[in-house]
Amino acid sequence: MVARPGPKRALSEDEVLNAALALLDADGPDGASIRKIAGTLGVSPNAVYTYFSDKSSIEQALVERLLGELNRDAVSRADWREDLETLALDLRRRLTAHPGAVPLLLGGPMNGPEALQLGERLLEVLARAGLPEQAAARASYLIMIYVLGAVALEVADVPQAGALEPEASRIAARRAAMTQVPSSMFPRTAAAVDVMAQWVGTEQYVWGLHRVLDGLAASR
Amino acid sequence: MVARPGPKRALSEDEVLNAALALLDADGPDGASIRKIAGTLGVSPNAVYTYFSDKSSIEQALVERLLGELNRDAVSRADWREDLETLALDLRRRLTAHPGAVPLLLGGPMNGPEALQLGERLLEVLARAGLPEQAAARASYLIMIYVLGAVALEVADVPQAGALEPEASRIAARRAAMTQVPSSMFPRTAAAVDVMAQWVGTEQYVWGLHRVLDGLAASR
DNA sequence: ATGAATGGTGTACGGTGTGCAGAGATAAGT
DNA sequence: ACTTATCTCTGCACACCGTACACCATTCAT
Repeated sequence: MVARPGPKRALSEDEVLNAALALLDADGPDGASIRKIAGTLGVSPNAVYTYFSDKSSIEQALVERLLGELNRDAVSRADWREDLETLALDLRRRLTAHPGAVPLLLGGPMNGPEALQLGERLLEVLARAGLPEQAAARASYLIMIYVLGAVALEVADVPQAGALEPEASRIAARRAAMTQVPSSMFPRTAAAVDVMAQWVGTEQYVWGLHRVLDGLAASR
Repeated sequence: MVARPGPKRALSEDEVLNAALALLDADGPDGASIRKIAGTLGVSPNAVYTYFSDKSSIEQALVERLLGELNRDAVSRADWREDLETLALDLRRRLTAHPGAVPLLLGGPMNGPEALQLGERLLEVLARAGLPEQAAARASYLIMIYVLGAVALEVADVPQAGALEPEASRIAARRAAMTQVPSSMFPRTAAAVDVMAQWVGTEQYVWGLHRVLDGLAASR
């Protein structure tokens, strides 16, 4: 860290990211504008460009930070399925805590250091599961697709901005909405309303993950 | 259709959607602005509001239309796994043909008539596969998660707007980028670069789908 | 002390969605 | 045929957005 000329910085990259995340949580996916970030930090909009070159780099950094927090708790037990389930549940919990940030994850390639670290962890667990290298590489992508896809659909199911309501409330709202589907046009859907209302629940999430892991285990 | 007072409409909802889709294809996810749509239709921006109440309803209608085209091709009643594979490949082909429209699918709940129709079709095939009602309802969601998640990640992997390059080019670009990964920090990733470059390919897509279907078949 | 590099501000440009007022066209009611 | 209600489309305006540019104040190396 070499001292540079110029005034001391009044803020830090982290403070910018904190403000951005808080705004995403409060106002939804489009809530973290440069101007609002600057406003909550008590600074002029262009001051933000001192810390990040443009808005997309703020979003990338935010994604990396969220993945970094995940990577910091690396719990490795014996059973590979248990490990993957823990990891998947952890990722879902952290992402649904910030629904406004989820679109950022799917807005660009997963090629940052923390994303790579997450991939590396997956490969490690899958190798321990006995999958050969090629199958492990493919399996890790399948798992990422499942986790990110499930979270994306879960978040997309809620129209309004702000924090997600408790699971039970969201399921109840889904059930109420789905009872309106006409059984004459969609008989199977109408008959399965109770199950489909629970699509956004933890139980369905784990069930789907288990089906994926079953499919992977069978391919060994 | 009762005749109403007022001048004849110069356009139709469909023309608006055509213009929007063309702009999404040309300029990426944010390319379909109200002003650009109006511009390509040779009309003032606010004229668009005659056909759709706001921008989000244009996006919803566009999603519905894409799903509607998919639903118009009925699945051949063969083996259920074959049917699902055909459906999944069809959906992927249609969505990757319009990468700019993919974020719209994940931007709101899948509750339109065509989305329900797609769900109904999935339930039908899964019932034919021998899954009881509850399992079929859960399985249909798992399949949607897989298909939409895979397409979302595939599209997100390409940074620039416009049509997707051929699969081989995208894989080659991924391989070139991934060979930069330091094997000291990410040994397993670096060792699996060749496989991971092909994550965005049809073969991986089918492989993942087969793992999902294997997991579903085992749960019967 | 001076020059160079940096942080932050203010202004400005082109873009966005969309609310509002009004002009012209059309059909229904008389 | 005339009025009236209703609809389409335009033009203007507002409040935002990301960010490029010029400028000043601060700080360090020399």
